[in-house]
Amino acid sequence: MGTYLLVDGNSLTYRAFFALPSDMATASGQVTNAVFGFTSMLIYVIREQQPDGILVAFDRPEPTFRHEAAPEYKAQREAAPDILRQQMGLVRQVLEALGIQQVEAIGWEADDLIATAADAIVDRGHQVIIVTGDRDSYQLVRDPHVRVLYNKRGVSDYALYDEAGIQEKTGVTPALYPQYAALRGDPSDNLPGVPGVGEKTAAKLIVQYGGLDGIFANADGQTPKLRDNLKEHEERARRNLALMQLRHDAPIASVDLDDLAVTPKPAEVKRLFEFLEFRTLADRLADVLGSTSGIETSAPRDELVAEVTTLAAVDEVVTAIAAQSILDLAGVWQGERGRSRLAGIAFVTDPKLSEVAWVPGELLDDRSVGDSIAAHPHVRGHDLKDVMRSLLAGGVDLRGLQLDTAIAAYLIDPAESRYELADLMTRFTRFAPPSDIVASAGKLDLDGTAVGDAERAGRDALAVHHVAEPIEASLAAQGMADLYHSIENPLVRVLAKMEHVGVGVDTAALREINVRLTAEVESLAAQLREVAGKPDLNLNSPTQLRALLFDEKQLSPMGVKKTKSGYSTDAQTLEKLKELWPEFIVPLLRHREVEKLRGTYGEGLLHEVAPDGRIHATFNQTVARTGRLSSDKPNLHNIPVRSDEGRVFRTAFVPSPGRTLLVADYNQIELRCIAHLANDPGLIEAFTSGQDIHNATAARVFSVEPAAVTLDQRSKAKMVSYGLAYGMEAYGLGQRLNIPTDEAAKILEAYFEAFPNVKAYMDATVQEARKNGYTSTLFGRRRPIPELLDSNWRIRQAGERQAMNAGIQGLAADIFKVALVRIDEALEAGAYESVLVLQVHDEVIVEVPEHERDTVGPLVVELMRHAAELDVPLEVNVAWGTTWASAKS
DNA sequence: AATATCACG
DNA sequence: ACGTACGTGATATTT
Repeated sequence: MGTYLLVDGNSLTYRAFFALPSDMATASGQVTNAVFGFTSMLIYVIREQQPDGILVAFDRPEPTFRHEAAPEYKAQREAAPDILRQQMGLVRQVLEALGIQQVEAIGWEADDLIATAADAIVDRGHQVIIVTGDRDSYQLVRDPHVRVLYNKRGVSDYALYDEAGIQEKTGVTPALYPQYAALRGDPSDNLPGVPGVGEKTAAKLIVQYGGLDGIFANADGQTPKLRDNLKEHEERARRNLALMQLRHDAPIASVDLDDLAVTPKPAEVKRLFEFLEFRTLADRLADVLGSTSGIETSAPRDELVAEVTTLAAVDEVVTAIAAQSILDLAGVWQGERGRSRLAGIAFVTDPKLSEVAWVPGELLDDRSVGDSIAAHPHVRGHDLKDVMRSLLAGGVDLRGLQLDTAIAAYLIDPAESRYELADLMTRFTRFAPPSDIVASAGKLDLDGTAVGDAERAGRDALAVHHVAEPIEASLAAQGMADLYHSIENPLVRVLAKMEHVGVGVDTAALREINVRLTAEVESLAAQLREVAGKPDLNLNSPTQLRALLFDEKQLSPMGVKKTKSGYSTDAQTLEKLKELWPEFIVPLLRHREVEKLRGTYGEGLLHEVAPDGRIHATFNQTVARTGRLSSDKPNLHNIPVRSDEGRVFRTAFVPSPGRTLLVADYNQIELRCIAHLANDPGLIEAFTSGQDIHNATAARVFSVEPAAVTLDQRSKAKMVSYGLAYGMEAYGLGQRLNIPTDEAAKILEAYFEAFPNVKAYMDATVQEARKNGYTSTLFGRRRPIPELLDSNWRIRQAGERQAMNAGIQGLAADIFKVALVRIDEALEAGAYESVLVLQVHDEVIVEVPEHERDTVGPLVVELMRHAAELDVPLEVNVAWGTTWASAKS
């Protein structure tokens, strides 16, 4: 007796798709989660069941006309997203390559084909195992020949049911299952049953009366509620039964069992699995099918070992660098990455032989060595901004960057949390990631063996060499080559220079602010402990504050929002509670504010001032998922400005002697991006005519003359405009405007009526993201949004807001990056002494010597205004000052 | 390591 | 009936 697997191809592919993240993709951007999951399931069941043959059945719906409404039944599956449907074809290709039979018939579902095939196989005395994630097949179970291997969840969680198993699971025998399901309905199939009848009641009734006929004949004997429900929904239940009952007469050719044997085509498998980048699956498959199958195990990954030649003389280095048409290089640091001296660099001299040259740090100080690095026109590396910055400290300006593999990897998927060279090796090459997991401070393996700087740098340089081409191909395949080469790549050096130059800090002023704030914090703290009667109260502890306010003082928590651990004590909440205990809460709010300023900015900034009296923050190019930059150590993107109190910190940011700070920022760039992207005539007109945008918006939203707009209306319109880019809803708007939700809803409605294209754009953006699995900016920057397909409604909603925001924030970021690159380029081309020192998302700060004021000011403004040509003008505000705070136009 | 809070665009 | 605005980073506290 043989064992044959009958597989429901649609059901398993569907399960696989939702079990795995949809940002799983090949280098060229093809999403593979469903086909990966399906293949993985297939291999798993082959290994577990060792079948003599397999048949995979697929649904093939009757072609329908577009205007015909899709039937309610299985409506969810009809709405399968594009990125799932795309993969159906790949699933078929996998089966084809594996030599596994497929079957389908127009107008028939996989279930019916399976039912029919199962009969044929059992007739010949063999046993059948049906593999599916659909419960419909339960009815086919028949001891001892037919069982169901039911996919419970994920790709490897199954239950094998025989008759007893079905009985135990559902409470009814397989033969009665369709009647049971008809009564109860099937939520996963969108099939409503009889209201009030769940699993328990359905099973009880079926067992008691033997089927629907018996049940409806005896409906009068039930409790009144149940009786009414049964009578009212009898027709529905009977209709359900017709849908549930599988047909055993599907038009499939007589099954030849020999044809069901798995006969893989090794060359096809190899090609397809390589295309899909199924490396581990290939190995598992070879394992399961055995060596006779001819499936190649993926070759073991090679260890990348560098053959290092240490260059000890200046001449050698210069000659060797000049000899490379492409300089693939990597550096190692003496201490903290990017913030210390380079211990040395390695570059590839012969990739075929894994030969590299090692240049010890001392030689990097040599003028001619520096010059030869600086002059090389074609440099590739990983995360080279750090190397550039380190070289700049020695007066070496590396200008020839052509590829930074970390940034390329970021463009390919900006949602990753890390972009390590080792990960890229696994993904893009046949080489193994380094086996040594190096402790961050020391340079030791896990087993304590030392890894030499030269070997490590050499191996990294080789890795760069091997990763470079495939990663460039991947960029090109996803249409991001241009974005990379014209924006991100030149930006690396611009940022390296900004970090190197840093920003001047008046430490004396900073200390003075700090002293003042410290005094106030201490006095407030003493006062608060006194009022609370608690000498040990820690005012920074939300736990202690919560206990004090809500437990001890019993302040009414009505309308107070909650965090995971209880009532919130944030400023918004305290504001609401203020009246209940003003003598404590008012100074507490003040304490919060001052403590934040002192701790984060007073203390924090002083801590980051380098020996040269300047702050050299890091500008990260591979962190923000929207394409923005981020800043850390310290974060210079959140220096206070909104309150007068906080703004004083900006007085401590100063230019070098004899220079002035030029501060230029885009005016409402995100709103302008929305106007352009949505192509909304009203919004475009408002911007083009140069009116006060919030005033113009308010006039349209509230249907009044621009001159008649009240301040209140203007501020409401402003809030809507800002919220827009984030996908804000009525509730959120109401909260922020402190008005009822329905009133906020009216305002939103009026907004979308006044600017209809904006609404259309938002909807279209979400739809496109759902279809593609990612959003794209005008410049081609992608952002995958797997949340859009999450089973959790809340997460899907969040995904929609992210999708709406990504195109807007992303476009603004793209434009700003172009501006940065062009400003730097122009300052260099004009041999100006002016230098970029800071950027804050839509604002640049340039140190300008007095004699360049009149040229550099207009230059920067012009470059920013024309960084992109949108359907609305880009406006730039300019200000000058001897401190960041005093820069006012 | 996770949570709560708050600074910025 | 849900839960409710996107994107960051620093700090202190708590687990």
